[in-house]
Amino acid sequence: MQGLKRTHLATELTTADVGEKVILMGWVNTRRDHGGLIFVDLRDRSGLVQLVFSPAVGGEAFVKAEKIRSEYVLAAVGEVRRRSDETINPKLKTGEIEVYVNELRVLNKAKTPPFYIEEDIDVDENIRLKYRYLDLRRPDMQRNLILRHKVTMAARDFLDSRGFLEIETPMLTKSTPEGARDYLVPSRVNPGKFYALPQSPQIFKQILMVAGMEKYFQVVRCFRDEDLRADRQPEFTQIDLEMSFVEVEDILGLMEEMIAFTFRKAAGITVETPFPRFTYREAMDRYGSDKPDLRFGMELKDFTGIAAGSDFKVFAAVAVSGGQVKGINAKGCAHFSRKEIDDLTQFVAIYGAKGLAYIVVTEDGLKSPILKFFKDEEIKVMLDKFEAEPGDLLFFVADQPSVVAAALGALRIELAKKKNLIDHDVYKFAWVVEFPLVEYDEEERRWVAIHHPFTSPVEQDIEFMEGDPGKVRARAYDMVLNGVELGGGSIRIHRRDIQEKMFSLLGLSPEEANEKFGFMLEAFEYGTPPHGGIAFGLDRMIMLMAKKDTIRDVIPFPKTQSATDLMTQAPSEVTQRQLRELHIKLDVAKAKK
RNA sequence: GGAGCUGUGGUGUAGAGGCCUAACAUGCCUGCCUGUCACGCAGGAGAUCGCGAGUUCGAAUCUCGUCAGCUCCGCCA
Repeated sequence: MQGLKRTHLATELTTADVGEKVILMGWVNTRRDHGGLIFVDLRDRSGLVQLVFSPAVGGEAFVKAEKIRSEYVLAAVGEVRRRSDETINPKLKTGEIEVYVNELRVLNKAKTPPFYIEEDIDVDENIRLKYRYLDLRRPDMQRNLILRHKVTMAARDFLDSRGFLEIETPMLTKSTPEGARDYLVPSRVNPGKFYALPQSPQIFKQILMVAGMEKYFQVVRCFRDEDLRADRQPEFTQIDLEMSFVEVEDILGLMEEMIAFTFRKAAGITVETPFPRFTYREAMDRYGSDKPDLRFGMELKDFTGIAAGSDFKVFAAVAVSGGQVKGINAKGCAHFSRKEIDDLTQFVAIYGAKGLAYIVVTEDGLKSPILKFFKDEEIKVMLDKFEAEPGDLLFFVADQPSVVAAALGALRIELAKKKNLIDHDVYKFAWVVEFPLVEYDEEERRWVAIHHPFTSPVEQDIEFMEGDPGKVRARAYDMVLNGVELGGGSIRIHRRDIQEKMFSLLGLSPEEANEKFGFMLEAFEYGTPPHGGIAFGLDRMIMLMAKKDTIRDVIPFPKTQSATDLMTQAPSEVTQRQLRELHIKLDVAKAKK
């Protein structure tokens, strides 16, 4: 920079600076060459300001300006001048002024970028990810990262003010059963042994409670080797916390405060508290989902009773064999074409639904292939329950409860999108509480923890742990925002006998439990306070605040769906020598080219 | 592991058996231009149509395979 020192950021300049001599540094956003006069929009992190090159003001600078191109890095020395009234640009924050440059230094040249550095680009994500450093120059992406910074700062401020300590936990830790697949790291000094990257700091934060830290938090990276989605990356960030001597109510209340504070401070979004609460059962019954989107209605209605006694064999058979028949009223969708209904039938098939029955409600009566199977009074009950009006379209799915919930829950959202029922400017929070403690995994043929193995059962349900585990409710809770699971946690088991009961329910023998979690069980014998906590998906939180459809847009260097980094080309092969040091022999069928 | 969508100059798209020696916009290069801000005007360069087989007299276009990206199901305590 040859001794030059930046005096202002681009958008710091206002009419108050007119006459000031300033030094700006930044990138060439655009250059407009009028032959005898050259305009350059200079971009830095703050935004744009117009530079003017005129032979009358800076002859040498003007000659240099003829040669500059997009994304060149400049240092410009010049004078702030007010623009004449007719040349004011109301679209720019700095549109009332411009900087007449009398000295220009090209700090660096730049190749022509593969895409425009501007607000709304429509470029293949391949290219954006390969040239992520250019993608991140776009104001949109810079805003996302700035927002992310503000959110973590706000959360830290809040938790600090409430007496939480930010404490780090290991990244190289122990692989444990249950939960997601671990990312493994081979140990050089311990041949044949592996560390695991943490899926979450769960065990450590509980141990910190045993250690008497009382209130812990961390903004922490977590790793799960599972398939990716728009809102799932192999490494992601949690705002993780744990507290001693608390009940469910304490945590829910405090977290409502934290979220309200953070949303207001970081994004200017007002969040109303307290949040509505649903039990897991209620959420599944009414919305077919444990993360209900409350921005619109269209709740599910149950017709299992009517179906069981009807002449419609498809429904009746499901109803009497433990299944459910439920429906949804697609308000004002009576005009849907045969094709649209077929498409929706295919849509619910993804979730395992074998069919999608429907009734069209019109001014002239009902139209439906299934009408003939129902008595008039049965139909009346259905219409009443749906509060059906002419113009409505009623859909039904009959299947086992999990399929009905998944299919209709997804259909509800699909219809809302199709009918544009979702207000994208509202933030509808909710708590979902009393999740089941465990569910039966048909594939593994055993009970698995829904939350995690350290989740405390509801006191009065403990008696069912042996006889009827599916009935046991957990002291667990999820925070849901606009149909997205934002965070979840629980009150933990702090007694060794209950923890052992839990392990045994999950099919872990005392020996296995001891091998995998012995240190934790032992720790629990040294005076463990009752404790509980929660963790929030920071990436998802930012995604929702920034109104993005994928967390990739709020992560500086995300991975593709096949878990690769297109910029660094990770993962990559390593040398034989590296493998030898790690005592690893590869068993890869054929190295792909 | 499975289903679907996409892949054509640098970028975004059009072309859907022969009209293609591949079109349009933008970007890029050259020249002109002293008030533009998506500057304008004139000219120019730039693509073996993701890759590989096949069908056909003929393939960007049809078929199969494959690769990559995306969305979803399974999976993700």
